[in-house]
Amino acid sequence: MSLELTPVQAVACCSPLAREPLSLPDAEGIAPLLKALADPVRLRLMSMVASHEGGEACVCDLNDAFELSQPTISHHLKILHEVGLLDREKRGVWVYYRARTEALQNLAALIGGQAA
Amino acid sequence: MSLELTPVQAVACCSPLAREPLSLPDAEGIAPLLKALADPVRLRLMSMVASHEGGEACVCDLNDAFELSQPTISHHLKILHEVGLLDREKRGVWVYYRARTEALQNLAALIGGQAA
DNA sequence: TGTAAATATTTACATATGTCTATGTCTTTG
DNA sequence: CAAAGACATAGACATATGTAAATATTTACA
Repeated sequence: MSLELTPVQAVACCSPLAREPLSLPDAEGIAPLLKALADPVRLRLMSMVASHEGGEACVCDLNDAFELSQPTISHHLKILHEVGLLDREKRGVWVYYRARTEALQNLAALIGGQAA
Repeated sequence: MSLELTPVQAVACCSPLAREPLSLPDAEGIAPLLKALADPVRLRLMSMVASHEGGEACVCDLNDAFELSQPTISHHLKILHEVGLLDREKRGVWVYYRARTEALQNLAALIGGQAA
């Protein structure tokens, strides 16, 4: 167990952007989460997993949805997993990723939350 | 008038991530917005402007809040302005940036919106 | 008009990022 | 146990990014 918070945990700690100035440590904790989402391929991957039935999808399905190499998709999934936006579970030969929707909601609350 | 949508306009066009898979064009339109926010300095700048009274702030105040060079802050403000997250207005010698809160809310709705 | 102040632009550079090819690991099954 | 399939990791490379120094632009005012 690390004492460091994952970006997903960090995002729950702050009041909305428009409410009070974000501190440097908070900003440094949250930026990686946004960075993970700030790529067209990862945005689509996240959306595909989150909108898939059960909120999870197999890598085998995701690979076929892009004209990118399998290692590239694996790389992007790893980034989303590392910041805590996707959970990972291996079942037999296949790997399933599951969207952490509460993380998305925390992030949304931070970005769009009312000022007061 | 350009036929291209700014990222801020693009974000209003899509249903939430968890509702249906984001198309490639939509993802390419939205990613720049997230990219603009996905930096600790720009996150803080955005938060400082948005939480400032009147939703706007003078560059002179923002410069002092960071231990970064003036051109660097100017560069970050430009990025936030270009994607449409900040409006820019010059008054005399000073330049004021204003947060487009409806853009932040659209983005939040896209990220955290309910699946159905 | 000329000088100072506020902000932007240009240029340069070290580091980060997205992608691919090649290879490794793990699981199933013949 | 060997071979095949699913996914991850390592290494390499071109491009993008964050930053600063130097310079330009714009505005106010003496």
